Amino acid sequence: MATGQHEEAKLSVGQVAKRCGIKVSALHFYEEKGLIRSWRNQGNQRRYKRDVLRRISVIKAAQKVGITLANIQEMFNQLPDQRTPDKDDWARLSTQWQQELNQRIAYMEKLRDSLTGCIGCGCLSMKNCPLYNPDDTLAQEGTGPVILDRRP
Amino acid sequence: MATGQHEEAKLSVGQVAKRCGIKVSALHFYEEKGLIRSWRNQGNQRRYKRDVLRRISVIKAAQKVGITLANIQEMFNQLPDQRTPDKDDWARLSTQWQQELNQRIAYMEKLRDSLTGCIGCGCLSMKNCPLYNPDDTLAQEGTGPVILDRRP
DNA sequence: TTAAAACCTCGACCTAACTTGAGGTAAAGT
DNA sequence: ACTTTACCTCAAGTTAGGTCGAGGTTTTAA
Repeated sequence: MATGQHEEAKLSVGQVAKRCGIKVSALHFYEEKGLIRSWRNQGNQRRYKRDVLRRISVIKAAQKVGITLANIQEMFNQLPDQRTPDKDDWARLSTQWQQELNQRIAYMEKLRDSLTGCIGCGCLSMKNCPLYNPDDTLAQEGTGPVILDRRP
Repeated sequence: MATGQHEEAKLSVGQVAKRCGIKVSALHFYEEKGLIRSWRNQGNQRRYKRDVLRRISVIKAAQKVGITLANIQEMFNQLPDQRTPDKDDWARLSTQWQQELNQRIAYMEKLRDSLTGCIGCGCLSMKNCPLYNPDDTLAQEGTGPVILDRRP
């Protein structure tokens, strides 16, 4: 809820909501959570810069693969707060997401393959079953910093 | 909550919970939701067959990639109710999951690649941006029956 | 210039997926 | 035999991720 005139902030809540296929209330909610930012016009109505569209796209895509808003926020925190993120900002972010996504992709491939490969174990040899893995192996697998999914 | 003596049902809630790394309350909850099944001993305590371990492994793995319990249940509904699932039952289930997982993997790869590839669009050409895709493209993509993720 | 549509805030409500706690029973160890 | 640990049911509480509605203001379109 920053005040002051930002020339680039021209999109209304309704416009953004419609273009992104979400409800206005979700925009309020994301703002409250610090995931997006808005400026106000003379009449106290929210106005967004275009980069909000990308942020929301990322939020939606990430949620679809089970990444929480808290994790998304952590990632977004690496974007500049005072200016609109540029090419390089998104590029840096992208690098980190790629690692996380690669891990998740690997996990899903394991799940997929395990469902087939595991057949025949009859749940009798749980030690050998790649699916039966009580603790999150992803946490141990990565060598680089794991940023997302830090749930206890 | 079936009654009667099933020779194979030998695991207690505590044992299952410990082996799976979840709480007893979660087992109660899954049972209530119809995701797992138990038998009772003389003293009304739950006893599980070993296949519950596989079910829980699948539940946990699926949840980790953002699949809801309702969806998992739909999938499990295709397993036999009256007998312990065998090789072929799990194989059939596996085939369906593979399609779903392949789609989700494809989606995540798209997200990953888009984060990089999209850089430079500056959120100005949203029509061309593969990330900016308000409606679930997965729904349209698949030719076969899509079972999971039927959220409106 | 006025009526409708869009926006504002704020508090209550909603679903999913569980957890916690109270009050009581069963099983296991010593 | 007894005491601790595990288990039972059922109701209520919790967190995430929003939605809904009331009561009031601003923008837009006729």
